[in-house]
Amino acid sequence: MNGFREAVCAAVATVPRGRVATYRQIAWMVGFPRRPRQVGMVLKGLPEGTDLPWHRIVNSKGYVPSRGRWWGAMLQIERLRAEGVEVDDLGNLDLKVFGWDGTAS
DNA sequence: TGATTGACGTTAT
DNA sequence: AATAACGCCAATC
Repeated sequence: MNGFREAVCAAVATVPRGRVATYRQIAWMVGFPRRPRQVGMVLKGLPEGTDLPWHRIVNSKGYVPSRGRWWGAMLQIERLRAEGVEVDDLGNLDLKVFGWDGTAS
């Protein structure tokens, strides 16, 4: 069965509200530091009714990838804002502030 | 069935 | 310092 998706699911669920994590961070958590792309692929295939805060996952640049689906990115940005994360219309946020290390509260 | 792309990251130039 | 190319594994065409 698929464990990778489950692992990513658990890792994303570990991210607290008002905080964002990078793909590399998630990949490292699940034990696959060499598969940041697959993490994105899993999130891409997530259902709309998912309970996972996939919108908290951003790239190392601290910005929402969205790769063309700006509309979806906008929704994601709105969601992050609703959680207290300060994001601009470009999807850029301050990883230095909202970036979750997994060790600090 | 094989080849290409992909919510990215890292290393080299 | 910034830009370019490469690498990883899986899913999709």
